[in-house]
Amino acid sequence: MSRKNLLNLIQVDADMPVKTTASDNKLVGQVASTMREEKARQARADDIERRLAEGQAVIDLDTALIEPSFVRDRMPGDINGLLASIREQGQQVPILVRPHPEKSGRYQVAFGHRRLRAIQELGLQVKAVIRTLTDEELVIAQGQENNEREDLSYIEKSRFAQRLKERFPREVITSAMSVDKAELSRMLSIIDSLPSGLIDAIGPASGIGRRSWQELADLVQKDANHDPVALAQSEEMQAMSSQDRFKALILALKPRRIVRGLPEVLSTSSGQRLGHVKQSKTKLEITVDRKEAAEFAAFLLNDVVALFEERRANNVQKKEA
DNA sequence: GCAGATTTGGTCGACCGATT
DNA sequence: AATCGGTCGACCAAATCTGC
Repeated sequence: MSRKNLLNLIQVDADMPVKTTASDNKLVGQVASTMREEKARQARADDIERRLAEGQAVIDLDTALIEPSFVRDRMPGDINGLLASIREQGQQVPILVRPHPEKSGRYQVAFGHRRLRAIQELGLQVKAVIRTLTDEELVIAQGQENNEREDLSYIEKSRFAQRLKERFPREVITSAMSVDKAELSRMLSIIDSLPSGLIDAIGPASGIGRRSWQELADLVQKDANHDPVALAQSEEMQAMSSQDRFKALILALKPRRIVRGLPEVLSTSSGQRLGHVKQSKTKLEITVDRKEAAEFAAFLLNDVVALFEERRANNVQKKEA
């Protein structure tokens, strides 16, 4: 985009004679107001051009002029921390934008989407660096920022890779994301084998890596008895953190198997973890996690003897009958 | 059939939380 | 503090796929 086209200005001759009816007065007022606005915009545009020419990298931009990157990377998340930080200390790090390739006078974010969102909410002007970038350079900048921050979860990175795949060859994606071709292949395969709605329902699941997502993908493909999307969307699971929801889902989909001597996770049908069961030839050990099920632990402790006696009494009655 | 691209299976060291 | 087990990302190599 030519910076000459930064703003499309309406040329109005201020000396043009005008009639002075009431409605026309209103119109004149509107035109004058528009002219003032346009002059102000022209002044801002000139200022931007001047500062760019002077090599001043960081400028203040109206957030309304900025659009997100054409490739989304992050799932919607909490920006309260960022909001508080910007409110207290101002915007410390500028965002990177490029002139919008199709819309004159507008910009597109290469990185800094969360900062932009926070600043929009605060109603402030955003500090930005403007660079002319090709599509490839934009996604590489976006990918490099994500890697530096290291706070995109595995599944967010995988989805970012999948979105890049729609437009770019693999070498661009591996370069943008700093992953090797094997890793990229696995990321794409995992995204392809999981229903999109399931990933949305689980959320970013930070701390959950490739092996765990691969395990989930395998379970989802093998399991015809459960609806994993409905499970993940259940009220009980939605009350959990994204990471816990992921773990609960794995537990719910895993086939139950009682193997002697090996601990078995004790969980509810929806996947809530209660504790462990351990069996051997001579004994059965049930461990209840008090953090997860304090009331159930207290119930067991109080009533297990009564349960045993009740059971024994029932068996005696059956034998006598 | 061949070469290059992609997928898959496996290993490695680093890291983290739980346990001793 | 030391140890252990589980999980992570990164990497390598072999198998498989794809286009010519």
